[in-house]
Amino acid sequence: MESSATNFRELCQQHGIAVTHQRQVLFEIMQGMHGHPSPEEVYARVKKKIPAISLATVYKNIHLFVESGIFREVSMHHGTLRVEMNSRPHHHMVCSMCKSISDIDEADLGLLPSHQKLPGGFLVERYAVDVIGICPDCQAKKSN
Amino acid sequence: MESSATNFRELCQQHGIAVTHQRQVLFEIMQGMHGHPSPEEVYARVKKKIPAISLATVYKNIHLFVESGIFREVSMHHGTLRVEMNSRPHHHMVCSMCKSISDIDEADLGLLPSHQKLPGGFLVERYAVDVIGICPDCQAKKSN
DNA sequence: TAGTAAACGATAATTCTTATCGTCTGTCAA
DNA sequence: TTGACAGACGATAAGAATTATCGTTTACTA
Ligand SMILES: [Mn+2]
Ligand SMILES: [Mn+2]
Ligand SMILES: [Zn+2]
Ligand SMILES: [Zn+2]
Repeated sequence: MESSATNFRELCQQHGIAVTHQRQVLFEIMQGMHGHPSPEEVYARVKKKIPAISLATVYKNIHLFVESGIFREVSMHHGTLRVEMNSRPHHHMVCSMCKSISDIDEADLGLLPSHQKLPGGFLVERYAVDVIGICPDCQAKKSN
Repeated sequence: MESSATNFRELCQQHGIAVTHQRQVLFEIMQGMHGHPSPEEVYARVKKKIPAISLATVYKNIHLFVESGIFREVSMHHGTLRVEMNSRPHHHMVCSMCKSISDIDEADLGLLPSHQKLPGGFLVERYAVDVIGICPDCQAKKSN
């Protein structure tokens, strides 16, 4: 099949990035993975195909793919430890541009059905909702 | 006022931890903070009261407070970068014991009202729901 | 008030991620 | 096709966040 190769080439053209061997192998291997792999896990797999590849290249390309919208990262806020100081039931609005996090009261969001058990047998304690979007500040900046 | 001091003493007794000066000042300062402070931000404030305090002590006590349920961390998965490999609309079940993350289809979760704009003017792009609870494996381990 | 477990401060170590830099390669126009 | 050049690569140093180590001090209990 060369359909995926052709697709990747087109994908790169759409996003204005060069089609390199490393980038293509990385993309194909990532497409074949499941779950929520870390850069190290991706690196381990790619090294089997390209033993000389650098971990830095893996990081750089994962970021590139995420910025291009080809892949998505699991959490918008995987950075540093943050402590929650709002003891009221609330959720979070996360700006996809500036990454700012602000609170929104549970009541202001139209509530979730609070199942006790989900399919699979997972026992629910609570819901934590990230509303991802554009904060007012970034909306203003964008419309310039 | 010594009411808060008394309360903190009781709180410590409930959780079986010693009442130290550092721990008490840390607690009181954290209670007075808003938003989602980082350990460094907490450290900066506590140092004004206890200049000799160590950053390690701040970290150790924040973790202690979180384990005891006195405070909560903003994100269950703030650790390392993870890439999402499931392109279907879905959310996540996060186990509060083993921290494992598994997917749950949007349809299997009773959907959210998809407002376009929230109070405050935040423009919604999508929702990311963490269902926090106990995974089947940990339920089995717990009931021993 | 003494004995002991826990907590503290200083700081080394670890982990994850990004920056730097010299070399190499893909793109594009001639 | 063939250069010129921007961009990508690999190696590795640097940086940021967090945790571990360890000798000293402190809080709890009897
Ligand atoms: Mn919050
Ligand atoms: Mn997922
Ligand atoms: Zn913003
Ligand atoms: Zn679990």
